Amino acid sequence: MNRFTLKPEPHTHCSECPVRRLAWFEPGGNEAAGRRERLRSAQYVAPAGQILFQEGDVHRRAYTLFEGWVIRYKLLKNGQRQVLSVALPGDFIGYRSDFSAPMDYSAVAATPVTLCAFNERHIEELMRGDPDLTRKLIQIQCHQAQECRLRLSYVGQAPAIQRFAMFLCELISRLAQRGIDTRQPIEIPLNREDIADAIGVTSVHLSRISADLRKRGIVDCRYNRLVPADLEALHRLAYGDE
Amino acid sequence: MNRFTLKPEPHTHCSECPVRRLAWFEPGGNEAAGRRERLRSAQYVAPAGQILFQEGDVHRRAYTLFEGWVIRYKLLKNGQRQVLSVALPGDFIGYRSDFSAPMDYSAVAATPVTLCAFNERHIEELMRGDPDLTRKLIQIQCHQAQECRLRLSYVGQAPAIQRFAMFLCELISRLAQRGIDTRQPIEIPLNREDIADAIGVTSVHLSRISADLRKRGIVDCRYNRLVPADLEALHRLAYGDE
DNA sequence: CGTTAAGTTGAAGCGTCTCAAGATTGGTGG
DNA sequence: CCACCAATCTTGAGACGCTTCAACTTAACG
Repeated sequence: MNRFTLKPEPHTHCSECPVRRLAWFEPGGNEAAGRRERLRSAQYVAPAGQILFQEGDVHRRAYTLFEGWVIRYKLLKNGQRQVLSVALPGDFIGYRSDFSAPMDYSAVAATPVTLCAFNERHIEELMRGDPDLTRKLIQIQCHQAQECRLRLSYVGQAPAIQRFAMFLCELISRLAQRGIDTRQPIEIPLNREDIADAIGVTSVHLSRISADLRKRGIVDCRYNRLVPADLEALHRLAYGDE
Repeated sequence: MNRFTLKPEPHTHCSECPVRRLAWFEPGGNEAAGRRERLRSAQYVAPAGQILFQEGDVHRRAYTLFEGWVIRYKLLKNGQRQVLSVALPGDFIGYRSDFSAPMDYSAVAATPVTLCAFNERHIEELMRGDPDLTRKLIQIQCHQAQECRLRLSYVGQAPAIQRFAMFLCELISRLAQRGIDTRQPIEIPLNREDIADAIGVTSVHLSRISADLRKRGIVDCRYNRLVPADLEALHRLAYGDE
């Protein structure tokens, strides 16, 4: 049963959207956003664990994640999962230049989520009349590609502990962008396996690494909670040239 | 000394370009290409080994690779290199939505190369007047992002031998697109270390894997030459669900 | 044909995985 | 409010894949 359903009224308004500054509709002011809202196809809600779309689907919509966390991933033939990225509010998910082609990855809600949907036709119409939106879309795509290159480089080349540190640094900086105080403990709706699949290790090994970081007084990341102790040390571990 | 120099006359014409069907200028016919050529900033040539741009550079140009092979890579602080992709003729390199931001990766010529350059201003002008080019650029970016996701997934999750098989399959299919007979031996201007850095293993270990594939009668990839023996078996090893 | 760079092979060590047992957490009902 | 349960996480021990270092081989080139 699909519990990925239309959001009950009232829908939120783009002109008052708290994450718009991070999202596709960022260009222009509240007035432009209000005008564009007409071409936002619908808002959807889904519970935690709901698969939003799957690799291989022909899924003719893209989404701005309005609220909650979404995991984007690929499954290999051997059953292994690579988490490609963790999407946070404001992120644009599922866009492709050719919506008649199947999705090349899957997405699952890590928390209950609210999504603003844009279907193929509406995206075309939005871009046709609005060079700012076209430019912003290209910018979003470039940024996502850059993040993917960064992840590829550390998953390919760094030892597991450094990968974990890089993963956490990236997450922390993206949470900070969204106004969260990253010096305080933070609820993280990702389990060991989610993070392990993102950095390309087993959850068992991640446990050991995590214990190591905790004993070194850097971060305590356990049971869906991230307690930062020494963010400078974490950053040094991730990007440092020692 | 920088030996990355303007190509001596005569320049090639976009209207007669053999790789245009794979490139940014694909949309429209020869006539459109001829018109657009005015905004191709210049053609450049560089010898094998020449660095085209480096991570951190503010490099206000993008290139269509006209001839030769280019390696795109990132260096980690610890000195390790992740090869992000191998660019072949027709591929678009170095584009960013914001040319005032530094490059997030580097590029080096693997062979002598010829590049068609587009500077920031010309790209803007090309896109302003030409929705087809804008659409094609988005398509290229989406495709590159998709390839990056695929690589991330196999570098993160597959054992070394499968990664190597996937790398070879991808390369072979892209060469086939360019009209090369991939049932015959092929010259590959990549050394052990280039391939090893692409799939995230050491060149020593890649040697062992490569020897294994050779002994199993699948491919013989040594000394810059790829001799395919059983492409079906290679494909099964890469993507098979056994 | 000799020189040099690149690739191959062997042996030993380390990092990560696997399997399995035990601990911690959050949720549920008594 | 506490006891219990299931899911998740942690920890230990042994195995395996990959790395490192070093010696040897092959290919490319003058």
